Amino acid sequence: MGRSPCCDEVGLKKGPWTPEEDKKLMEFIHKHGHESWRRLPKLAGLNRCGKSCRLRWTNYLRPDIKRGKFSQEEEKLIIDLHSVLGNKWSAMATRLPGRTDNEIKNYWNTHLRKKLLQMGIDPVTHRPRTDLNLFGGLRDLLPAANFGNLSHLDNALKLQADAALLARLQVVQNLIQVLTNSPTSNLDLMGLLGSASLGNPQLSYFQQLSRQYEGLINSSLSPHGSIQMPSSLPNLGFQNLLNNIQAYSKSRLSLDGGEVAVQLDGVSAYSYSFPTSSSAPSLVPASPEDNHIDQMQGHATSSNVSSTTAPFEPWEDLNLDDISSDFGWKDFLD
DNA sequence: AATTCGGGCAACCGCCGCAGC
DNA sequence: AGCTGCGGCGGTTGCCCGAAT
Repeated sequence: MGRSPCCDEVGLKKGPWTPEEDKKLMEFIHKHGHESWRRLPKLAGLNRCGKSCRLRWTNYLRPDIKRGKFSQEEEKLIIDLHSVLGNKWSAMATRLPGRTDNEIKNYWNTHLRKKLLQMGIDPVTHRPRTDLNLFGGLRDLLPAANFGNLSHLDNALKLQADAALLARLQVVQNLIQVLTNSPTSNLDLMGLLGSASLGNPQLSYFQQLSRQYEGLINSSLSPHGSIQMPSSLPNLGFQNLLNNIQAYSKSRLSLDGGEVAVQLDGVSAYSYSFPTSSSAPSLVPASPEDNHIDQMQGHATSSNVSSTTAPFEPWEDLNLDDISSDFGWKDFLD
């Protein structure tokens, strides 16, 4: 079945090329070109298979190959191209003069892939990671706040509070990511959003998920029960949650229209109307007299203009100092 | 100074698509 | 239509070298 591999011939050399072999190959190609890689090795006096010669030429000896580190521009271009083309290294190479597909592939696998992972971006989908392994980092982070590891109680308390806050931020971030990036996940988001209320019993899975995370955080922070947690969430964090719910619901409902209402503490905070795919969604504050809702409405209204299509960037403007919202964590989770 | 370990990268391998017969 | 030859592609391997122990 099929043909035999070109390198099946016994006695052909493999492995790294010597300077002498390089010289022979270059001289031959400069004189005669490379019409037939199959015949080239014999004609050039090389004990290699044609494939090996071609690879050596295209990946190393070609005169137009650029050497040295990838520039920031090249790096960005590779990431952009990868988000569109996927692992089409040769197609990417045509857009990067002087770079070979092999070089780009290696650079992606050894540098860029890791870089994206460290930034919390899935290198395959180029979207924020939704897998719960993100919480693995939490396990490493939180034990540092344990009393036993520190001599100064004040520092320990501060660290622990910071860790708790960080932990909450990560929980919210991941919930947002689940909401915004997993339309095919176990979460019945269509049902969730279609039911037009965040205080709806259909949120049970969401709540269950949240409790699991809270349990993880509590057990990580204190082996003897739950700790005193700050009662507020960063305002921008929650505002971003709203933005993303809005953007997500818009993307899911814009085709046939619909309405999404958001309730806080049992009080209707917002409703988003998407009558048709062509008309712009409207944002209506349900209880403008409420202070924290007023505050959030300001953010949400401004973002409403910009929240058009995915991908979302929920944390790009997160300000850790802005912890002014009196929206309760427990209320959010429960 | 010797050894181990891990990252980076060149090269290989296997498969695919296309063209010619 | 099926076979063969070939170039090309993407995944993987394994060597080399520098850092860490």
